[in-house]
Amino acid sequence: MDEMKNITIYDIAREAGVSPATVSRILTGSANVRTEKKERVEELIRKYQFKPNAMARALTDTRTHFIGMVVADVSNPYYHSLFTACINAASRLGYSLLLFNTLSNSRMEEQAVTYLLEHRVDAMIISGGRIDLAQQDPDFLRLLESTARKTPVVVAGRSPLDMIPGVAADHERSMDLAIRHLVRHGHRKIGFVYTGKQFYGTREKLLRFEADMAEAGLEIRKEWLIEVPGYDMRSGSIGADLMSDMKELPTAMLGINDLVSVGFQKRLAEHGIRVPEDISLLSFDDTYITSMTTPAISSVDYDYDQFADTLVRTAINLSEGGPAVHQVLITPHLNLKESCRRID
Amino acid sequence: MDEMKNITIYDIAREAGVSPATVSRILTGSANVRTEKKERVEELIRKYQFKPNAMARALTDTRTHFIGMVVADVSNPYYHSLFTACINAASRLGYSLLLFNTLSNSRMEEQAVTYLLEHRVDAMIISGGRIDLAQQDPDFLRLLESTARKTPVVVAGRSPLDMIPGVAADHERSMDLAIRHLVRHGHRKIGFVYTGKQFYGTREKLLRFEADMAEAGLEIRKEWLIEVPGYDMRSGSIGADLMSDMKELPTAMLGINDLVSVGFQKRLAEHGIRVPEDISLLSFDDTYITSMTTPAISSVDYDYDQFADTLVRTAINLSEGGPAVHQVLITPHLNLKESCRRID
DNA sequence: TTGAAAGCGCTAACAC
DNA sequence: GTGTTAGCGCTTTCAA
Repeated sequence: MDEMKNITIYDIAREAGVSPATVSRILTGSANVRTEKKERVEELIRKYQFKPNAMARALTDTRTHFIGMVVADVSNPYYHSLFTACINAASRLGYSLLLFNTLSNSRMEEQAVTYLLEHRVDAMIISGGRIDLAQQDPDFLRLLESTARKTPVVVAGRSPLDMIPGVAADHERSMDLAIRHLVRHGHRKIGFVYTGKQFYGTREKLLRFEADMAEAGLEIRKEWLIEVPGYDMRSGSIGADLMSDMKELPTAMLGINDLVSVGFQKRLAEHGIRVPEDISLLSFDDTYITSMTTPAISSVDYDYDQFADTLVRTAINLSEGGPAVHQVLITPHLNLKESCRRID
Repeated sequence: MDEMKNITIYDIAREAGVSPATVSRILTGSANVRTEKKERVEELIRKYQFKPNAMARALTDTRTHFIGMVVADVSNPYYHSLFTACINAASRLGYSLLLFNTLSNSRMEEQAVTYLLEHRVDAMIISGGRIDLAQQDPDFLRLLESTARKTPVVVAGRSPLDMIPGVAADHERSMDLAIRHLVRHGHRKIGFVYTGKQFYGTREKLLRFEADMAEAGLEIRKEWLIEVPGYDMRSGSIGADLMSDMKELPTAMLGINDLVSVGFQKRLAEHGIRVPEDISLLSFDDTYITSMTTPAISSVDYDYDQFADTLVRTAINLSEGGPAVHQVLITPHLNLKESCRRID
């Protein structure tokens, strides 16, 4: 398979009777070359299907056109939506993505960062994991800082450091949208199934939930504030089980993310509680899974293409020495489907 | 951010009072170095957080520890499950994955392959797109052949070329499992909503469907063989709309993949046709979305971790000059959930 | 055990 | 326009 040595610009140059530099010029288009020679060289490139060695190029260029992406859980629909959009955005801009899955494990986070540093990525994007902690981990902060000193880092979330830009979903406006919609549709008994109090996203949502409810003159019933163990479907089920014992149900529930909401709704049905007839459900993230259930789940959407585009452009700008924004917020909007109804 | 020049082994060597070669030896562990010097160097590496330039390394090593993966549609749950598992498998083996999304577009397939060739990946894995055509595209075949001559290629599917190993789901056994299960549970009226006749996976399933039905002594009703335009949810809906007009319904339907099945089931419900009470539904691929619906959809599963592991190991073996298997089949099994019932 | 030096494949500065 | 040459940052002989 590999028995024949890799062909180089020297081989091409020799056979074309020109210098390697000329071949290089043709390859990069960095200078004019006489048409006749150019054609001769291009002919040979085609003949041998010659592909210039990107590693050798990167060695002089100092730009690799790699963007590293460190993600907490690639199998989670939220991260999946985000990095899929990032791959596409990067590809449009001539970059490719090196994707790492840390499973929120600190060892793997460090390994990923080390790997990306060694590979001299032009920038890296970090999404999920310790970065999202409300109370920053000092070890992680050190890692982040020493990394950012060498390579531009962009956070998909809240930036924990002045030197690092963050591009984050606007959790407060998200909550505003959700509560406002429910209130407008007559809901006064609203609950929230949530998890991840240690993460700032949840914390912001919880605080804003309280504020929004107060502003609407609504009472928050402790019982309807359901904390579950994780961000997965199973946790949603657990939340639903808790609901089935209640004397009085809220008329609407918020779900911290789509997986939880899906699990919640599914189990609710098993308890004979119908969405939206008995209870309305509103979720956050609006990933593709919300349209798979019956009823389809209304959810607060972050335009993932725009989100990713901002992320990738910020990363590239920074790597080109561009100005550093500190924090960008992605404006959410409500994607209404079938899981909410009007209360009369 | 980048104002200070990247530190190299020369800097380390100078400051430690040793030669660059010695630093290299310590980095790679390729030869013994006196403990005292070793410690001095390691101290400096830590001090400067020195990370050796992987590009420079790759230039001599000839091994990059990159595996390229060319995927038809990263946002599709099937490919998503597969490449997620590949990322994990590769990472366990010390490799990282360069992921490309072609959207089944031939231009992008070529670009991806070119990119991976330029980056001297140790091997590449191709999944979906023209590779899956029943009637091979000669252009693509040429691309594949000239690629495989330079870099090991593994196909996640059926190998179209002797020199290329394929690791594929066993579609025939999958169909056997599905039909056998349904027949055992009393079904005699079985339909199939499918798409992608131009792909060998569908073709194999269709042929086997006929064979299995014949073997069970069952008649295939043309009306229940529903061809839809694509592999997405919308196509599933279209299939369901067709069902709603039928005088007689089958007692069980097969769905070509999970997205189609989910869309099919969802629209069926809207037509007042209940799964599994009115009709049983069995799908192929068993991705995570089958457990999100109510009822959860029974589906033929390919152990994605094993699938990916085989794929990645085959790729690595090949890149190390190991023996080339030609075609491996992944054994399916049936993951029963809630969408099938027994007919009495 | 260690250092000097060549080389990996390319680009870019400099001359012509 | 085009060739020569000197790197880019490592690894790996080859000597010592």
